[in-house]
Amino acid sequence: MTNRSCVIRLSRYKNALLRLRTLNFVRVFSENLADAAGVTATQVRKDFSIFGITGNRRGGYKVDELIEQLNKILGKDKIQKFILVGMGNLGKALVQYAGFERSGIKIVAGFDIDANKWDKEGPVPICPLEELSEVIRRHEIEFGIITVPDFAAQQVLELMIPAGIRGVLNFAPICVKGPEGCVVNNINLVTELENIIYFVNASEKTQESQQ
Amino acid sequence: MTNRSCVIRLSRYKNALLRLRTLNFVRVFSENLADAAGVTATQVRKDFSIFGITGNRRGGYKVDELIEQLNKILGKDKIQKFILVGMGNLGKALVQYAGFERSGIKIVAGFDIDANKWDKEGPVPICPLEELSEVIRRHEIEFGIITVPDFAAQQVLELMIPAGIRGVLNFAPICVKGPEGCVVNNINLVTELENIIYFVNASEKTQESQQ
DNA sequence: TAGATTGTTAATCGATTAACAATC
DNA sequence: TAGATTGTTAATCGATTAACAATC
Repeated sequence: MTNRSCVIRLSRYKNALLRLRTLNFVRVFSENLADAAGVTATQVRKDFSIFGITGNRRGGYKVDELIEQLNKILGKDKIQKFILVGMGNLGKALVQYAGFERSGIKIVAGFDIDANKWDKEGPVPICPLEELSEVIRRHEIEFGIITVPDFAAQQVLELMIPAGIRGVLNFAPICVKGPEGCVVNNINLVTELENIIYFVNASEKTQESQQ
Repeated sequence: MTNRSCVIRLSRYKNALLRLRTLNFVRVFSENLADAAGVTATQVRKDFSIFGITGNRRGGYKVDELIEQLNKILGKDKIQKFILVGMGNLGKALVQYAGFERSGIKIVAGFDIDANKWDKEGPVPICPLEELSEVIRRHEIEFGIITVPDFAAQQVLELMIPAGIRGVLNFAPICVKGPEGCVVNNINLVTELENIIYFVNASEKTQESQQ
């Protein structure tokens, strides 16, 4: 099956392969990718088998071919266009994040209700929220990022969907819900830190009880 | 069992409860929390049972008591101190992110190798990387955030660990590895977007094949 | 009491891992 | 050929869900 974890692993394999290519690796074994992605070699081969990716028994996988196949699966055979709503600290950082452009991800425009944030001259134009729908339609954009405060997040999602957005990454600290057929992933930064705090505390307790 | 997903859900329940409390809710049913967190009522009760949280048959759970218990489990009964390394766009945004302070998470200091980033006068002092170890020890900090470029991430982790850091959230696009007993979670922003792109494309294909 | 909700056990489901035949 | 690695099947493991008794 192709669940979220499996697809996340494919991205990791691809990232590792890009690095190996810069080191002039021509072939790679499942064991190598497993080390780089922090999983087992069996897991790597199983993942590949799900997507019909094959290598050479005894000879591993050719780095170039593997990158090409993973890029195809992950939609990296073309530039993927995003819009972003909410030009707070996080929104500004993401719009400027060089890693996106480098990976074939282009944030076409940012949006905010606050006129002080508008700026059509910069490398990424920041527009009034009223123009959201028009920009999405004009550029035929399917993907969005939400970095507004919690109370505004669901409303923003409901502006995006009818304009044509089909996939959203939401950073507002609330689980927003899209209609059937719309993909929404939520990243809550506080939750991520709480998760780390929990497991550190849990391991402390385990160590104490072992003493 | 207490896996990552389970603890993430606890945070979501807590977030939903904080909202319900501002609406003056006194009691809440597993069904309500399920709706807010996007899971089933059985899942909610199962999660609570794992942590020994009990309610009243017929009467649900008392909001105040539930928040208190979840806060205890998630380590929110005290201020949790973090340091952050890498004052690029993302690092700056996180240091300024108001949601952390609001949730009892305090970033005590930021660090960078670039002298242009140093600033000891701001609300969060930004210090030279050389001072990392000393600051961690002086404030007895256990948690860190990494927002440096990929090539520097593993090195930064290895500076943090001997100074006393036991849990790390890494945003560099590489899976960094800590020693046994050190908790490391990786968030790769590009990977998160690739994941959304994949599932939108996958659902497009499903729809086409159904036509 | 009757009805509704919890708490828990057992069943199901799905993902990971182990084992190993195929084959380069 | 012998040895190493893939690709796949079957077994295991763990998480989610369903069912339902307990009880407020």
